[in-house]
Amino acid sequence: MMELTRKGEYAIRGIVFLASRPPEQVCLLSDIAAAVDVPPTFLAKIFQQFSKIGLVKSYRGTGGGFVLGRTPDRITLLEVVEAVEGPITPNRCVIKEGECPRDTSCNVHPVWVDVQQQVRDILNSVTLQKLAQR
Amino acid sequence: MMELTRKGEYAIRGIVFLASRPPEQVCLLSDIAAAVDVPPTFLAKIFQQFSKIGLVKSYRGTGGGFVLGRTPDRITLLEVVEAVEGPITPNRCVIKEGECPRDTSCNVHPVWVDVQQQVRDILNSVTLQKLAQR
DNA sequence: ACTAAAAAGACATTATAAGTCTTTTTTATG
DNA sequence: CATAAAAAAGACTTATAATGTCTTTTTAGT
Repeated sequence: MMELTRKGEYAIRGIVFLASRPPEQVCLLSDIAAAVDVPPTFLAKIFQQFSKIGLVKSYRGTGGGFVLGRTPDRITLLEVVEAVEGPITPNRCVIKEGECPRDTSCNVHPVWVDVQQQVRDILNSVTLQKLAQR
Repeated sequence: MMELTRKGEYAIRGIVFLASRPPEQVCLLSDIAAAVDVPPTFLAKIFQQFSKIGLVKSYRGTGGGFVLGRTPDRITLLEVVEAVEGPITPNRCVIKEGECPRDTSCNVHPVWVDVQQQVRDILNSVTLQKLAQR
């Protein structure tokens, strides 16, 4: 359980690759896809999501492609993962206060809150810079 | 992401309810299902899994039903969750050493190992006794 | 104008989750 | 021993989400 989807795995591979390139070099999606062994059309969707929230910058047309939206030391694994997988929610009940009817009486709830917190903390402490270094 | 399935949620509800009952009281599956608001046929499957690994003991025939397989202070949330959801694996690559080809070169791998460890630790520290108390 | 690229949207396929139904086995009891 | 009550087992269905493709549109450089 608690498994990252392939989309998430691909997303990480793709953006880590981008982070490992020289800073201002514009990369073709097709090149990234080939390098990290991901279906190009699928990776395109992923990078569109990245682009919308500024994790990457995209340039269209001839000579276009992608570069990181920020320096790799200022992008965390948490951001990358949540960008494509949505928020870390070990259980539905942690999404919003008072969501589940069992609510106050439920002793399990705080456990999920704890899990969520820990996982977020770990992923948030890892930057693309760290992941891109060899 | 990292979300418990409904099956997992049902599993917890069911066995926590059982843990909240007087120790030697045999409970009907139908009663448990009604109490925790889960489709009885679905809960039956879940309790069959519990039974196989000894988390609960089942009695068939007239007067049959379920009781906990051990005292509630010796059953952890981790066991319950893994019983129905399988092992906690934030990513495929943590399942077995040398599984993924990127392996040694992959800087992300240790992060998943860390996540797995932390989540398991949290769930393992919570007993049914704690969850069943009001 | 033409070409190269990403963006957008619709679509197709596959896998997993969620749930049901029927039959079989076990066991207590009249 | 016959019956009824219960769980076990297996086959099946349906719904939802993951995974991926294809086509068209927009944008930008030459």
